[in-house]
Amino acid sequence: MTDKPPTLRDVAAASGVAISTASRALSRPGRINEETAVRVREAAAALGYTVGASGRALSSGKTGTVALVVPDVTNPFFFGIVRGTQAALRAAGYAHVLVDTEESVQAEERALRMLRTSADGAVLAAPRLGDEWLVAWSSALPLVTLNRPVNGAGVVIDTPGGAVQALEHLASLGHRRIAYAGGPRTSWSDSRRRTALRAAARRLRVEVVVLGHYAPQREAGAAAADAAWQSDATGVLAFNDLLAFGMLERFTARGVDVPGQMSVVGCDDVFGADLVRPALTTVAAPLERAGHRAADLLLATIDRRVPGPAGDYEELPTHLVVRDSTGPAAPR
Amino acid sequence: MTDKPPTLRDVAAASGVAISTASRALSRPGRINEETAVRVREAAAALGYTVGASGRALSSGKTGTVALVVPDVTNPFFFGIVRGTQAALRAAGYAHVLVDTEESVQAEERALRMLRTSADGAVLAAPRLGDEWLVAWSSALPLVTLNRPVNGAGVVIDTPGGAVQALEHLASLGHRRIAYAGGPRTSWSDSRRRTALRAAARRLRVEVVVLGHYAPQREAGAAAADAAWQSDATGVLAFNDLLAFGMLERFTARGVDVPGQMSVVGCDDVFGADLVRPALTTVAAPLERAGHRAADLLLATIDRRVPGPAGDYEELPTHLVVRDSTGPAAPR
DNA sequence: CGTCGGGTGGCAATCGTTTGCCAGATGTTG
DNA sequence: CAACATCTGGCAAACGATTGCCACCCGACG
Repeated sequence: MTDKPPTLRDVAAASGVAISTASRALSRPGRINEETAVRVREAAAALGYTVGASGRALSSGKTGTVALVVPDVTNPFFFGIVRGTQAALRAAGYAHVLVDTEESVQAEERALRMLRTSADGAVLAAPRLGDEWLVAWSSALPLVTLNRPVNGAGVVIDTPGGAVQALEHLASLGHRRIAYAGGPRTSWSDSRRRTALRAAARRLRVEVVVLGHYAPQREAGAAAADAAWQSDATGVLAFNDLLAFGMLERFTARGVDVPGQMSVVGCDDVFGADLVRPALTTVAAPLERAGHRAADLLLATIDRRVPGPAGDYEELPTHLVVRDSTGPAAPR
Repeated sequence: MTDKPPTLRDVAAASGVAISTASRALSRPGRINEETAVRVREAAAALGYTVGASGRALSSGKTGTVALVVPDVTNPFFFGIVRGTQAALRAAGYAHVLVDTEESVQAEERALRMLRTSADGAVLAAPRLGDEWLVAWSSALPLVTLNRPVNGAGVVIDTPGGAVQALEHLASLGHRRIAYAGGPRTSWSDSRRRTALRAAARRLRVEVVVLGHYAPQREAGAAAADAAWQSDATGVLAFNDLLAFGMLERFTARGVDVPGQMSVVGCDDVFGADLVRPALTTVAAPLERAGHRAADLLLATIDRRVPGPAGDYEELPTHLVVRDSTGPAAPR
């Protein structure tokens, strides 16, 4: 075990066949006489042989590797995604490389460039690259985007639907003026939610005040909370659980009672949403499933060997998890 | 961009030199006339050339890839680790493959076997494999373990030290009988903490009751909390923040006031420790730094090209973060 | 003027695997 | 028995990059 890993040549020699035969015995069931195949497989097992990825990649073009590209590994939103892709890829026997672009467009492009030669495809979670680039890249490398359809393809989590559910929830609790603390300007999902909320507001005869663009982070919560309070709303939908966490902290610091004086709804149901006090009512997003589906979709297009940016569109439903941060509207 | 990625041959042809020259121009600075090198580099840039990982790996033996092997990606403990290794590897230009063994020894071994041919080394976070196997494997593949030294090498987080700090903290608050809700039997770190706590207890003239082996998960918290309450202790150290979260929930459910009737200290300071209410006093572990150091150590041994299981031992200090879950001892 | 030596750049082997093609063996059928 | 199909297994050519070795061109030095 100390020396070099055994190669196909070693296996072939040990079982008295040619390299080509050994190769086929291991990866082309039926092509070789079963008796011979067994001999080869036994030799391989005895030697502890594993097919070398680079050799295989070089000659077959398939690397057996898929990358997950995320803008920020520390964001708990991506934990679930990682787990999902991880599970799907492992089941399919693919290796999983993780790339953190740290929100940098350049890093994203650099990653794509190197993945082109070292991976069979990539799942792009919340890519920062422009649509045109994404389209262009997808003809060089099978790509599946998450939460940002490109060319009408990709996996999308229906947060707008969830946001509407949240709005209905608040409306039914008597809230008439509800704030939406929106996300980054670049977020496709955010703009979808805005339109969905506007429409739902009309239908529910409720007023929705849309508040500026906040970073989807805890630190941005203070500003968002202040703005929400200032807006005379009795309830607020946060773009994000992280943002909601920050808002909760701020409300506590300012002595605003949640849900007594202000109801707060988050989005995603990340780790921690039921830890915070009051436990956060939030739109639960099927993160793990999203990652899993994205990887499966990618694997399918890889197998299909389609050249273009084909792929499917898949929208995953969300649902509202009611906890303790929402309650009857307070008179203001 | 639609067609095959450009190869070194294309670059060489475009700049009118031989393949070997192109190769050297790109990766062997000084070996080639600067003028020629510039020409080659320009051609490479124009073509959007990136060196193919498989070709390089095959001929040079270096894959430019390092794996992080964790037993459970969803455990927030590993988020920080992932971030650390990710950062270190990216800085060094290495690709980062993530392997989740889901607590399975077989999966861990399978991973190692395939990594042997497809990675330059691996960081093993909390490996489940036995020491002998680890030693054996480390002669086949550069390995750095995290929180479990093998052959006296590895990166270790000084949680015993932190646990003692926590004990001192509680002692100074007047606690005289303190419980330790221990972790899995297989945890090396757990047994170290037990001895450290026993010694410190003598010194501090405090009684430590060690409670069974709990799974490091939230779900195990209820049992741990009940046992702690039953033990007549006024404060409890949890193996884990996750376990502490579960205990907090249980105490709340049973109407035990924290920290009024019971002080709780966690360990690791994972995401969420300051979210939970009361905010958790906990032993902060430098997770990200640990991951970073482990990766750096690994990279160093890879470069050193040492054959054996060499490597350094590095212990990272921890510190107690005092929040709201600890307070003066209650009379019982 | 002859020789040496440093600076450049090319040839070709090599890494491990896959796979198209072919040859021999064996079996089948008219 | 001939003609043919089917199985099996080997040969050798890729795949893309690196690198040891050699050849050539120069200027420099004795």
